[in-house]
Amino acid sequence: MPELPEVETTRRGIAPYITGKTVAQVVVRNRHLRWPVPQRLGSELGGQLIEAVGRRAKYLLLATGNGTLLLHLGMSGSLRIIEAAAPPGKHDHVDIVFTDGYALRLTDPRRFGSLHWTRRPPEQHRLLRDLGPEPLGEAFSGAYLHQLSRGRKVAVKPFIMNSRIVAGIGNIYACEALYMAGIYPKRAAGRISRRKYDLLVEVIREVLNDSIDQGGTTLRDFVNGHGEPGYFRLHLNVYGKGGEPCISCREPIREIRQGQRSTFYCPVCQKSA
DNA sequence: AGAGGTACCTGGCAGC
DNA sequence: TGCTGCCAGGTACCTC
Repeated sequence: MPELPEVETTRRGIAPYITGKTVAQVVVRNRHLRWPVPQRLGSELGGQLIEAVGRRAKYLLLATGNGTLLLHLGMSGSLRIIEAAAPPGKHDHVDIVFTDGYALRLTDPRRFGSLHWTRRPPEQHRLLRDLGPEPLGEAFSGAYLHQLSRGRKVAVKPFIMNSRIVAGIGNIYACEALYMAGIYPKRAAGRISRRKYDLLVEVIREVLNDSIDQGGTTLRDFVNGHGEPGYFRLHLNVYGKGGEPCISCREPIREIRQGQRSTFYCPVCQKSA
């Protein structure tokens, strides 16, 4: 479920409730997430004060004086602040319980999420080490994409979804950004102009920021809320709209497969290079 | 090196 | 109603 805006919304939602709090204990009900939850997590995190809640790509980083917890929500994960005594549901796999009686609860039906502990600077962790720049950061630009793509035959959509190129562009936002930039998703990354990459970077930032802004309206759902926290009705132009008329030209939106993922695009509006 | 496929897991839905 | 098959917003890791 979570793409980058949802992860950022989650970060903003939980940060005020856990920053400066002390961990009393870690309750692991199911260790079998994407990777086994480390055995030492409880002893490493217990007694520690949460100094900051950061984010790198779609990883949330809970920094303490002893080390950093890397937390990924996978496809179906969500976090919520609950009273520690609240009875757990079937997919509530981990609680980080604080001394104030509240807990950060990880719910993840598909268990593609993960928890890692590192004592070193988190950017040195093998999961973060080789990631490309943040899409909302200054290092990400049209010039950067243009330079990295020269000579590459891979289609532009999987290119911008490659986390070594740029971190955290998921399937929905890749489809939407390519539509907004008027780029055919199957065009070779190496055959797209500098001008088009400038535009693509601009619309990627726009669509991510709009989505994060909308997420802000649902932040209250992170505390003892009902339903899914922090997710929101994003205005989508093409994603999930196969067969529906393009809002610009009325041509039916097409759905194809690229690398086992659905791609939606308008065959009329997305032609340029 | 780059490109593409596979694996992890559950739930929801369409179709029969 | 119940079964089967397919799909899902991620991404590390494998092979070619």
